[in-house]
Amino acid sequence: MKDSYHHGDLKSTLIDAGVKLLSESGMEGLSLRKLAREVGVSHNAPYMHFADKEAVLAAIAEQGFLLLGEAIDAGQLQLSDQSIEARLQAAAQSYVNFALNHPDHLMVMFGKLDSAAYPDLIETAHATFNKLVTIMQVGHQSGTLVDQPAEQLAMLFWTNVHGLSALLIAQKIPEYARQKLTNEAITTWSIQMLLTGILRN
Amino acid sequence: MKDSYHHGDLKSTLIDAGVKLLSESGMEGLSLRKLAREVGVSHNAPYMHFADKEAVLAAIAEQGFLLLGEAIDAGQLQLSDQSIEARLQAAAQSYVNFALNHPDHLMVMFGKLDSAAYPDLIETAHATFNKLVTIMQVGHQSGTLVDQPAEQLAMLFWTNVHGLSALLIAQKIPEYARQKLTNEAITTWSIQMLLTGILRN
DNA sequence: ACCTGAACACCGTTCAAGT
DNA sequence: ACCTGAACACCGTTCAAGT
Repeated sequence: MKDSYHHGDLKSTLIDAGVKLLSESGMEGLSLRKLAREVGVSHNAPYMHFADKEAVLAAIAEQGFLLLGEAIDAGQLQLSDQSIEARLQAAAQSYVNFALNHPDHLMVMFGKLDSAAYPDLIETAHATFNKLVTIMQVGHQSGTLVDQPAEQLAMLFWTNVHGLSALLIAQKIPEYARQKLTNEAITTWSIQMLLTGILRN
Repeated sequence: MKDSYHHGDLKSTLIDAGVKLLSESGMEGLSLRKLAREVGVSHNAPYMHFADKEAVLAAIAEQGFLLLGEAIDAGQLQLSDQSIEARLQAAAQSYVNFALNHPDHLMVMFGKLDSAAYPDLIETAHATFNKLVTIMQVGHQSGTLVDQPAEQLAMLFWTNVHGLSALLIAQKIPEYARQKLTNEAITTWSIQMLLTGILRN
């Protein structure tokens, strides 16, 4: 706050402030001018480091994928057992938990960004995705998973937990469908169904 | 355009214009003032019919759930066979198809709306959800589905197709995970996995 | 190189006024 | 009741100017 001139790392300071603003005031509360004000800098100092607002959002999104990846890793470290079921259940809880704690951040991460224009964002998102692929590969090695490409299984898992997160955030799940289940219980049940299938066998 | 004064149904005219603007210019292109201009009315005539911009978005979202419901119904009418597999595959294709054709509309539908403030929106969304519940109930009657509440199975299906749609729209699925599969093939494969599970049996 | 202030075209919303 | 125009406080972005 003191030397607003030349304070070294305005770029990452702006990103951090953006993440903070996002969790406080939500998506619509995030403006470039407010961001600059927050950091104590003129309203177009950000343009020294970002082409436009979308570029700032892309950087914030990238930060989100990093945090999500860390959350998944943290969950994998405290497993009760090493089975694929336990791994996937832990990863699912990490994902949904992150989503519910940072709904607006998730929105930016999956918003309409010209992703081709932000290679760093793509790379980080893929790195996070790869954590899921790795889990599926472990499942393959132990012979517990169906014989399908690990990448596709990871994608399937991702679509599941992401869709669940989106519906929980948007509160689009009718109460009569929730049956008093907690978010955690719904997540556990969903993964269980994904593992065993919904067809009677 | 002639008698801009008293043209009868400004409310639904605005909603239709909003849906059109959404598919043409995307989310950021949708402003109340532009909407009014498009319809040929003063920039705050919309306030005669809507409390604020969010209320307009809620109405547009509701229209989206109606269209999505119709798309699902249409898909169910041209089934090759009546099995639960065929029904769910058709519903999934309808959903993903709608999502890819109206990505910004879907975003509004699942955006952050104070859903409690828009009971009509909730009701319409639930009505669309109920179409999925009905399909699951049919599955239960034919004894082909696992013994779990139809509402929860519908929710599981919904999270699947919605998550898949979101990831396809955001282009967050790495090419190496797609394996040259078309969107339709990915959808078919995902539902197949959901039906049979990903655990080796 | 890094930052600022003035300026431009837009926005959502409010309000007094018109028919 | 329905619509309008002026006004306010905010945006994102550009540009000439300052250090």
